[in-house]
Amino acid sequence: MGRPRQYNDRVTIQAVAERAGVSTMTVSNVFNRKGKVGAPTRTRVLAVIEELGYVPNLAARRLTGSAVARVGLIHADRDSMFINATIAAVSIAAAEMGLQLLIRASQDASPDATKALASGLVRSGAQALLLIPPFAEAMAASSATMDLGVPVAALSTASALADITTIRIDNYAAARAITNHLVEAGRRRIAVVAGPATHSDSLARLDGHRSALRDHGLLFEPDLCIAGDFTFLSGLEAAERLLALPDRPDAIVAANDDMAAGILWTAHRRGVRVPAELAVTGFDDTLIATRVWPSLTTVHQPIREMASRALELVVQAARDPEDYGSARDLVLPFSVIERGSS
Amino acid sequence: MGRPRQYNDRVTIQAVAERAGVSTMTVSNVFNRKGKVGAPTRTRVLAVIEELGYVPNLAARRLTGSAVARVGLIHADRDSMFINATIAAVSIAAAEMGLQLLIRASQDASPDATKALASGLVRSGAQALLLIPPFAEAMAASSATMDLGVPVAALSTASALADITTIRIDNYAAARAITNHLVEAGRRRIAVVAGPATHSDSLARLDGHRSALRDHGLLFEPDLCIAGDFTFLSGLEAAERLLALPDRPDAIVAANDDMAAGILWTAHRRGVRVPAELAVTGFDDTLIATRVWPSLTTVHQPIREMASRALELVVQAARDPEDYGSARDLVLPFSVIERGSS
DNA sequence: CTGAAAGCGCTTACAG
DNA sequence: CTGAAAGCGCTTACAG
Repeated sequence: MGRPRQYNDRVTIQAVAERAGVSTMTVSNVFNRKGKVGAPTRTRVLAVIEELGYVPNLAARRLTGSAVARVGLIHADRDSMFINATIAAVSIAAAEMGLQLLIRASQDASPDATKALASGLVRSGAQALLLIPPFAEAMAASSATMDLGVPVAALSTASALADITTIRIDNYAAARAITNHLVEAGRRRIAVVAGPATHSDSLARLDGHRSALRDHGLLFEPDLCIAGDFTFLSGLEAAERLLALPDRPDAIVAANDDMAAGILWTAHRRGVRVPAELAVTGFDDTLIATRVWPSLTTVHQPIREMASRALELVVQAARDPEDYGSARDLVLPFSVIERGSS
Repeated sequence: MGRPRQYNDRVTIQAVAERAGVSTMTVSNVFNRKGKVGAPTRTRVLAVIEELGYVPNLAARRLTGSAVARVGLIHADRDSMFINATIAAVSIAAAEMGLQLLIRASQDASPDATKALASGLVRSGAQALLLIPPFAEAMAASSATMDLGVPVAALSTASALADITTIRIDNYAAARAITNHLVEAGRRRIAVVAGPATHSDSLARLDGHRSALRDHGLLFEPDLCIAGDFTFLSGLEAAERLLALPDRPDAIVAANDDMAAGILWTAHRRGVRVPAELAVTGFDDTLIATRVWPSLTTVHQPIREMASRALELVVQAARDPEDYGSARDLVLPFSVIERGSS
């Protein structure tokens, strides 16, 4: 009675062993295909497993250390739609996989601080780590990934990193695509509000933008390039400067949705009609993209999929310690979502 | 060597017990707030837990049969900042607690459909259920909660419900407070954009608003009350009507942040200065509240805390089957956050 | 090829 | 108020 009823009904490895007339570890070996079991025994045990509907208890498996239970996540302690969306996606995926997530926020993305944070997470039992910019870059710079003793994966970086599995989109190509879209729609004076230089993804987007302009024979004018910090407010302010220019841009490409929302806001305030007089584009396709007016043309990042793929890869690597070094680089497809702002 | 190295460094209940000079079960009792531990011991153990960064191994807990593994969540299949924030908060809390979450979205909130959805979740192994409006109300109406055989909790309802543990703020009081704030700031023609009538929280907010007006001897004018549906667009449209009125309101109270954002947008478009000519308030304090301009005065709901408390309560109830019937009603404090829009 | 033993980290009765 | 003992279900060395 004290014990929840589902446990009473449960078929254990003991029950299988008794009925098959073998020991529990033989059942274990059969189940895990260790191949050290004789064919007749194997057949008999499999029959009993089938008969009894045996399903191994995951909690017991984890307790022996042969299944991964805990994953750590480090993210910037900043109010960003993208970070929020990523944390949510990772949490949902982790919850679905029954993984315990240890989440740490930090403002200090120096290599040393990042390494310390990661070690703490491992000490608290994290068997694998997930990072978001700028911590992925910092971890790679500290070149201490291997010392951690657990596999590390990073979401949304600009490129592959040493000893770290990366799951990302091609930021360069995405920025090119959205800039192309604007040029093809007839825009000629295209300004850009970039993200912070510490984020590799932010730099890749700027490069992609410049490359697209170049392809179309358009100049990249320094006056039309402002560095933001990924916040709504920085977008607001950048637009204030851009729209005060004597020769106003006819489009502004923002490096994320938060800043694009700020740009839209300034445009409204100054009576600049969007998209008639000014096109605005975002990046990430976060929730805010459909909560502004007009709704935002932006690059869709498959955040949910990136999160679950990252978790799968990192859990798989954790099960196979010999494999820590073989970092992978998974590049998922993005798409340009055209909405009212362009 | 066969065992992953991270296990060597791992902080276990043993390590905590040794360092604190107590037995492991005392640590266990402290951690689980059994209240059978003396204050000095308790303090000492807590300090060591903090110092070592101890996180209990969930697999071990589950193996003893004292931990719940699966919880189901039912929410409306609608794009809402509040729903998103709630799902994220529940997922994060679930992931931290190592709970496996089964999430179901539905458009049909009839009592029958809700009951069917809940049963399906239980059949899939959910040992407890979490609901959000309007499903909590629907479940209570079906009066089939007890048949489910698992404890049920609801977030953000207007009041307590039969057989369902509720975790909420006092929506009535919160709406009164924010309306009071506007009156005290000198506003006299206060309009309201309400939420859907199927949501009990929405109704409570409307009542609170009216009550505050009454207290101050202000009329509740039907012309100044528009029913929205909690979406950005409905806020946009409601404001269009309100601001076209010959005798324009000097404040608009919205029943959530999405609608308030829409109202701000319309005000901007029509050149109505906020807050000089028009004050606008939201409800929930979701991410959008700081991504509009001016930022939104709103009611802060402690969504993260509500989510983790709900999960704790429901998991606790699931551990104690005798206790299913004793639904609780947990009312957490809210706060009015004053920002630029009022 | 197969098994007896120990242990993973925690909690639950049960003693003192 | 605190602790010694047993056990949850499984796997991993280690023997035979």
